[in-house]
Amino acid sequence: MLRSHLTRLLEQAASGLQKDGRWPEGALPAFSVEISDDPSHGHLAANWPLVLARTLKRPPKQVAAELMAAVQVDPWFDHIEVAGAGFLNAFLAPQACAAAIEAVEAAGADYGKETAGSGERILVEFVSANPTGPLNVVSARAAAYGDALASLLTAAGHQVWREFYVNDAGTQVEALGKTVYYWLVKDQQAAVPFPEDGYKGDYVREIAQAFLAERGEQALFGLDQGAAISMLSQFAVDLIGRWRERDLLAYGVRFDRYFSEQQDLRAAGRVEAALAELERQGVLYSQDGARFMRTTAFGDDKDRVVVRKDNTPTYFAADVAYHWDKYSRGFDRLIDVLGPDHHGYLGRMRAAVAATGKPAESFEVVLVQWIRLLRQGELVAMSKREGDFVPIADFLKEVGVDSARFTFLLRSPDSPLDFDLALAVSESQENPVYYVQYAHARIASLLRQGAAAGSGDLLLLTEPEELLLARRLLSFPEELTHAAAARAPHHIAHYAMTLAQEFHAFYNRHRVLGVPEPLSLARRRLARAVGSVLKESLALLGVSAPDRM
RNA sequence: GCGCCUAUAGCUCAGUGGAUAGAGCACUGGCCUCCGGAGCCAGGAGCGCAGGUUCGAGUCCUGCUAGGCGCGCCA
Repeated sequence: MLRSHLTRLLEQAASGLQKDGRWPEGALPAFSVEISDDPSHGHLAANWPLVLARTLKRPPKQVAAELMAAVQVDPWFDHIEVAGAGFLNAFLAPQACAAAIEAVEAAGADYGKETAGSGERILVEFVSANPTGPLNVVSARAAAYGDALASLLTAAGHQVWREFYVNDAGTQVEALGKTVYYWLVKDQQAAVPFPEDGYKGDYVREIAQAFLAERGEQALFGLDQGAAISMLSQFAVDLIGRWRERDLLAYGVRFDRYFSEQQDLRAAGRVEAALAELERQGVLYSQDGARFMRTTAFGDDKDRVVVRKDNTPTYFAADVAYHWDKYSRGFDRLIDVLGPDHHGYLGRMRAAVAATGKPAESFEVVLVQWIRLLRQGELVAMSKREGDFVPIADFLKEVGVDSARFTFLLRSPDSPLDFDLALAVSESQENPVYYVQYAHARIASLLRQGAAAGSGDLLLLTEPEELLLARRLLSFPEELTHAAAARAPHHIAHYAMTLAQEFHAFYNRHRVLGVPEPLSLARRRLARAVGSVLKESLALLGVSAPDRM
């Protein structure tokens, strides 16, 4: 909205020069408009003369002068000057401030958003941790990221579906069932040794106790060990699923669907169907008694087993079926948010997508790096199997939802993150999220005082700090679009920090109340607009914007 | 050995090929008889190493070093 405004203005000038025959016809190279960080460089800086110099075979400064001579007067800009090696620095006028406030007032909480339905149908799969224990704090980062990404994509006009894939089939779940069985029969004649691949966390005993409470000991009567374990596995998975849903809701994450590998894929015959389709395509072959998919034909670095020697389908086979199922539900684009341990898995998944004939770009994977959890500088082990991990519920109790989400979303998903629990708790009052929330609360407090009568005169907003706020507000729509396209919610977190900072600076230097009414009203409208965009930004991140703190 | 991610201030991290590289925390010094001091202003200190592309490189390319993760008929 803001940068494109300047882009258009300059392009019109260039097009005029081309029409007059002073510049050659044809497409001109693209250029960038940036928000200046040095006030002496204006509010915006364009580098077109630098880029054009080569095309036009003239020095950048001369190109700039020619361009400037042709540029039309625009109410948003006080003036535009040539600076440095050939930058164009644009300085905003009060008109722009008025335009910013009116734009935010007109759109409200939808400011900068695309209208729903104009984009793609996108399925975002995230968290999707094995259902063998309570959600680990490690999942908290992925949950915050996936949820915020989904919100961002919605704001960018896409139809977004949040999905959690429950891997409730396979050996890990069986190992969990065995462990529950161990606890149930521990003190009986039928006692078995602790399973070799068993889960050591205390929560497994809780599951055993819950089973006794809900089903009673008699539920196991007459079952052989295998059947009992199978029943216990199912019980455990269901219970853990309920724990997780509860924890995620407390964290502000609501999935549109928990997709069960066992029920929605295997029992529904989707895995066999997918395998049959692969057979039909002739991409399977037998070797060493197993059935392989020729994923190397689609760029993978080796072929992958889809049906084991014992005739059971692999996790990969189920995942092929799962992704095909997603496409069959009409989604244009699939985004998988995975942990970094899955990157070795990408090649075969891309192959699976290629086998559907879907365009390769329609399947995206975001690898969210681990957080390394420390406690007073000591690394906290994170093994679910060893039972040594921090459940998300405990973590949130210590750190708080807003603080946790904001901390995670301030970082790029690519960046490994060290998170010191002791530090996080002791400094929770110093968390950057409070800086942003404080700005919002401050604005709310301002607006509670002194009822506004009339609309004031927005053109009275001429102070440097007011123009900086106008610039920031006007750049929000582009910020949002960019963050969505880059799959980068952390840009929004940084934007909110910057907007809050610029508001605090304004507030400290200028009075909103107690100045002549037309100016006071105008400043209140500016403050309200800032508060509105702060709240919208925080909402995209799943963070609250309190009126009082 | 191969692949992916990472390396920026004392710490945790931003930085769509642009000008003098930023923020929070920590540290130092200032700032409301008045709208919320959870704030503002000022200060010190940094792009792992070596080449290359470019008018211009923290950003792109190559090599190296260090850390994380992966390379299973586990999921």
